[in-house]
Amino acid sequence: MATTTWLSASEMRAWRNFIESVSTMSAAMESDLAPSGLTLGDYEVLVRLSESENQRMRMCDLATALHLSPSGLTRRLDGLVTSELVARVASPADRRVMFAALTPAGHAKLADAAPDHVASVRSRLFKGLSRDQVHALGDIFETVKANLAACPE
Amino acid sequence: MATTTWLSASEMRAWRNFIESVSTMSAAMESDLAPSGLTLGDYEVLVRLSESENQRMRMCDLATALHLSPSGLTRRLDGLVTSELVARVASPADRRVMFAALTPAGHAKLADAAPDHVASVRSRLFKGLSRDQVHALGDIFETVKANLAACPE
DNA sequence: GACAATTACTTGTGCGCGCAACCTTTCCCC
DNA sequence: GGGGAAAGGTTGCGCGCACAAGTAATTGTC
Repeated sequence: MATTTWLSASEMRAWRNFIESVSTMSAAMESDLAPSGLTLGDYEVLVRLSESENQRMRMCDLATALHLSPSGLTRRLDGLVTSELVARVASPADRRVMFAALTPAGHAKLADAAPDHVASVRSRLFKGLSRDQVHALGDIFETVKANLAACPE
Repeated sequence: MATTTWLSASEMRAWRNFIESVSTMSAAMESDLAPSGLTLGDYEVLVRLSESENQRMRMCDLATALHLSPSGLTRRLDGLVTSELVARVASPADRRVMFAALTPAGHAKLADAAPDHVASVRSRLFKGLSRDQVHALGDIFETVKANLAACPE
């Protein structure tokens, strides 16, 4: 292997600020959301379901969307089902598949929690950023996302 | 409560790309690092210690630096100690405190893993970004970090 | 039409982490 | 200097997650 290309000063600064921000931010948002009785993961489930046709998704599609393993999703749903925010519905067409379906209570819980969560995102991420910076952020992570999707996995 | 201020289209795009990128990126970096036998958390411990005076830190300072609970750090160190990459050293000055000290093997392991990890950061985050974008990224997360530090926590 | 291969999901197991409880040592203050 | 408060670490416990193995249903192939 040839000599290593270390990070430039500008890259190092970006990397450090980024890493530090991400870990702090996720913890802050988690606790911002806590009063609603939801975890960030639960919230994401409800959001995905609410955006889906008939407010339901197949387990495996949901797992992929959430970057969760099948077993992880099963356990996560266990909690949401006992809270009655989500119901398991067997598919009539394919008896292997289970749908996760948003219940009315789940919809209500999401509607209740969403404004606070949006406020949380605003205050934890966007606060203090200019319009241009928000736009740049979108561009940067569009590139990053595409790059990650393209790379050897 | 007044009406909720939802995210603008630009904010929504930035938020979605950001969230998606972060989760994918951390998984990718974790597996990039796996061949070295280290986890990202282990790596961070070694980095912190290597940057510290005498290659050692007090447990509580290290826990704070890594955003880890005291118990979490204790367990994490357990692994590194049995791998002999880090040693626990009692402080002569204050018998409550334990130092986590980088061993020569730990230093060697870090030197071995660092180039690959730097390459990973380059390829997962910076690849495809212009010089200006890297700079903007540093600015943005400097603001975010400061904002997070200032907020009610 | 029957038997492999695949797909969908659940359960067993282990790991990493946080919280609460605990012990020891040090600090503070009267 | 003696007693309460605080600080530093470790252990018990539970939760969330991934991996591997298991079950059930569907698809493909001869």
